Amino acid sequence: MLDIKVIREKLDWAKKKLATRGIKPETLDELVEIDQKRRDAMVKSEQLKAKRNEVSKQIAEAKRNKQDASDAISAMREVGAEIKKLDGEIKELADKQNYILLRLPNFPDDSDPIGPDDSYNEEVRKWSEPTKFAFKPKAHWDLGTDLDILDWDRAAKVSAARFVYYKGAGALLERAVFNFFLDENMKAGYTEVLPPYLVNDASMQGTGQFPKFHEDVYTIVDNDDPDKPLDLTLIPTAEVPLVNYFRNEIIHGEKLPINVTALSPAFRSEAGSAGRDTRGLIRMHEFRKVEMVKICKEDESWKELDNLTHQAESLLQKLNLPYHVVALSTGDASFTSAKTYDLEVWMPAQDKYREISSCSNCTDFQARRAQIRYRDENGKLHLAHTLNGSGLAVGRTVAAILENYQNEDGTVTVPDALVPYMHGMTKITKEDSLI
RNA sequence: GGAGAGUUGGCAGAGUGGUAAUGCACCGGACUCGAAAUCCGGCGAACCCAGUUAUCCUGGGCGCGCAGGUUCAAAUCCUGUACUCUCCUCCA
Repeated sequence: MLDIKVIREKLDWAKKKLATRGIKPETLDELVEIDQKRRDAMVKSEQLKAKRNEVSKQIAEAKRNKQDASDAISAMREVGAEIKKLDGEIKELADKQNYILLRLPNFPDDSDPIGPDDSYNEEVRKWSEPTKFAFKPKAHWDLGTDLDILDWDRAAKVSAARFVYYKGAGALLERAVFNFFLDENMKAGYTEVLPPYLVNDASMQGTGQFPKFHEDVYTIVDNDDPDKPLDLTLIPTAEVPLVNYFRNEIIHGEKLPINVTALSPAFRSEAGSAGRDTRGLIRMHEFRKVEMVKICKEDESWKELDNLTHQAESLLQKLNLPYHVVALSTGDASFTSAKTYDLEVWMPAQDKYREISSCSNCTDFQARRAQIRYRDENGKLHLAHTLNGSGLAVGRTVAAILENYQNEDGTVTVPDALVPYMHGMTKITKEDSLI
């Protein structure tokens, strides 16, 4: 959530900033107008309340002295009614203000490329070169099916489209990848956490998924009354439970920065992406992801964004997967982010780079929604800054390994870094199906 | 699933309708060569608004898990709700 004071005091600047994210300037005009009305009403209400408090003291005094106070009481009855009316107006205005405020995205950083969509993203660096093959590389979904390590048909039967079974060496590979990621993140100073996978609405609002992105997630309903949603939603990312861990808390400044990492499934309805990436591991309703979250002081988040991005990059480097880093344009970056670097891994069969991690500095945007604060060495309170990044998306990593490490005979070489995690297996070959 | 108890500053803890005690902690001062102890004073519930203004200050409002209600007035009474603890029941 943005700071209404900033919008109020730097209205033209705010309009310009948010215009690059598709927000109409009139929306902000409406917002400050509501804010002005609300504050005007507050001044009136507070003056009356001051009067009421004063007279109430006199009434109490009179009662103690067993004197009659019926005149004062009846006068206050009117004041009370007026206060009630004003407070009703204030609440209405505050609700309106919040409705708008909760739907405004974070201010983009000055360094963000300006543009409405991903075609304005800018490559900031590239690591290694796209893998070359002397033969036509197979898509990972064909490799997976041919090796009998991925089963889409059974998953569609048992669940639905966009679900998958990993089997045998495939299941082992997935497990190797996330264990490798967790170990590497731990070595880099991140504390491992196993969070809950169902969270309440306040948490979803705290990290910015709600109210805007309701249709992208799966919410649990009461079985006895399916029209009634329970206050529980399947997490679309571990970012939600990791950041909300600190919701409504004041953190000791010495504890910052806090670095946490978690493996979790991520559940996404993928509403609106019908027809896109219908095959393969790229776009699933359920996938595993290792997430990294940082909570830091307000003047340290830009340095921490670099640390976070480099940690995610180091994972790809250790797996020897070619990738590049892209700075997202103002129109493509996520709702909560001031700046986002996407890591895109090379996918040979598609002949292009695909997102495998998204590292964002959310500045104080989530902290203001979730009221995450810290106390500095002088005892003063500040909103913390929050950052999140994938480290990394597990299914997409498996897809990238299958495609980049495939051999002409249809087998897949195991990346050196994963061999210990694969119990010494160096190559995935088709075997007689065990199930 | 059933019954009961609870939720008040950083911590402990009083307050059953008249506007949040007290203790510990913290800050300042005195005493002391210095420290501890002691004494004196202060701060502190979190934020919002106004005036003034970048951080200060002054005034006001709000504030006792959360949301409503009753009342001139609510930590206190009423309703709903979340969470914690105890017991019963069930269960991996």
